[in-house]
Amino acid sequence: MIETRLDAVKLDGAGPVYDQIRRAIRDLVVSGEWPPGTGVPPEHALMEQLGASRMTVHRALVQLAREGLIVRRRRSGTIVASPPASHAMLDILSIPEEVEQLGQVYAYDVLSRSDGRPAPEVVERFGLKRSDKVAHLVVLHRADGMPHVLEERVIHAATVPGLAEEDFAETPPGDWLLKHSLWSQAEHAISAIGAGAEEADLLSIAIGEPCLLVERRTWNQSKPVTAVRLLYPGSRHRFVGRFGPYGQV
Amino acid sequence: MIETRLDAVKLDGAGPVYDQIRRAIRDLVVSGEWPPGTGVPPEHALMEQLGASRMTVHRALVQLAREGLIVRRRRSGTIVASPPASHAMLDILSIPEEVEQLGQVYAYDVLSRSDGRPAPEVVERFGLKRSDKVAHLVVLHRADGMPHVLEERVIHAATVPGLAEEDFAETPPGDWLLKHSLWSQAEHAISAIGAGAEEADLLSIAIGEPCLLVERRTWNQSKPVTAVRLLYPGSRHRFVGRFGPYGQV
DNA sequence: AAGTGGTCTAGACCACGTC
DNA sequence: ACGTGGTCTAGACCACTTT
Repeated sequence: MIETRLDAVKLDGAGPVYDQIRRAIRDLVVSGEWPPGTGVPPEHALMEQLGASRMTVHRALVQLAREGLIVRRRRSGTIVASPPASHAMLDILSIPEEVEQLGQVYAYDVLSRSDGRPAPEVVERFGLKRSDKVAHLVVLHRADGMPHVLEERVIHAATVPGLAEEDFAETPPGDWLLKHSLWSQAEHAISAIGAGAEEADLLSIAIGEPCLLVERRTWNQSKPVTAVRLLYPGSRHRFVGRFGPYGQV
Repeated sequence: MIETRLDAVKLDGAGPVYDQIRRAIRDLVVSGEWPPGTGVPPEHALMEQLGASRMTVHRALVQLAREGLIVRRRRSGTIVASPPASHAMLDILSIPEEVEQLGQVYAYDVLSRSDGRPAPEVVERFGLKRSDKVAHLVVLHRADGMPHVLEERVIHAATVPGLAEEDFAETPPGDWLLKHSLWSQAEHAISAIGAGAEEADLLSIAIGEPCLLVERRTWNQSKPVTAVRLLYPGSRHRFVGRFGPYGQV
């Protein structure tokens, strides 16, 4: 267990005390100052440090646990949670896991990679600036040897340290990024398009066959991290979600 | 304000008291026994009725408010909330509202309707039982006169009272259902398919053109309410969502 | 002015899991 | 056995809104 730094929790005097405590700890977590696994001080320690009652401290911690930022267990205490691997229907999900959950064997090939200033059509397709320095990758993911999804991705070198040294031989870029970068915001779009000639060839489908296109862009503190286009052959994929009128079921 | 029925709140002795209170009131709301606008008894009344402390009652009510089932205001008290009209990315949404939010003029045509035992291909397409009695509808929604989305829907007569008397001349079936039925669970699926001959004709697109297919089924207390297939021409539609690592932004 | 919810305290006992 | 979180109480004061 990573050691705790009790004095890092500082209140700002704005609003209810329980919310000050919640925001103080939340900020330590999302800023990365308390990485996953860090021990959050026990309630009695926070009580004394902050001069609040245990119920008030407890209320803040319960809310953080409900939000998924911390994990609480009796006796062993409270630690900072690992970021959730999945999120509702359209997620920052791991394609290897997605394939393995289908009971199929996962494999992938990095079809191309180029680093530096992106080509004009890449700039347009991902909404980049011409001056952005990125790695541009095309990756084909396979399930039981069959093409599963075609991934085209740019990764911003300025926000992802270690990018130049990584060759993605062991881990596909999406999964590598989960471990080597932080993100604070993401945007998804989903649409239907027909496969182009090159895409159809790589996916072993007919030109013009309907595909689901999932586009995802992520940022960390408003700095772009990565943008990806995932092309799923439509005949073989559905995204399913279940919920009730007041939230996810 | 609809009168309150304090004695309707009954605890079951299972689990924490605050959760018993929460579930008791939740059940009164989702069952329709306390319809939207009903006054929830004030905390002090629930305290006395249930023999719990105010903090415990408060905790239950705060959680219900956070879940959106009730609305609390000082002085004027707590009332049962109206069900949320929209839900996250893939919603029980109103197509008229969707079109009007795009700044376009909405119109629709009921292209066909048939009531009673559904045809075999309808049974299969919607996963019905052969004995289900349903209304089967095909509706074309237009934006600024242009085909916007093609809707094919079945509505279960057994769970939707008043269905036979409604001709959907004033309100499209999706919006009518929002006011005339309850639902407790829904399932969405999204996929890409090519337009068939008939669909292409109705949507004024080419046969085989990629479309987003949104399929939605809803139930109320495990009884089916409706199932719908919405076919959006892919070139003109994207579904977009934004969120952060710990939830919706 | 009065009724409602919002917050907070200082304690208590219990449940659970690790030591 | 012990340390942690989970629950609960009986009270207090405050903030807001309607009357």
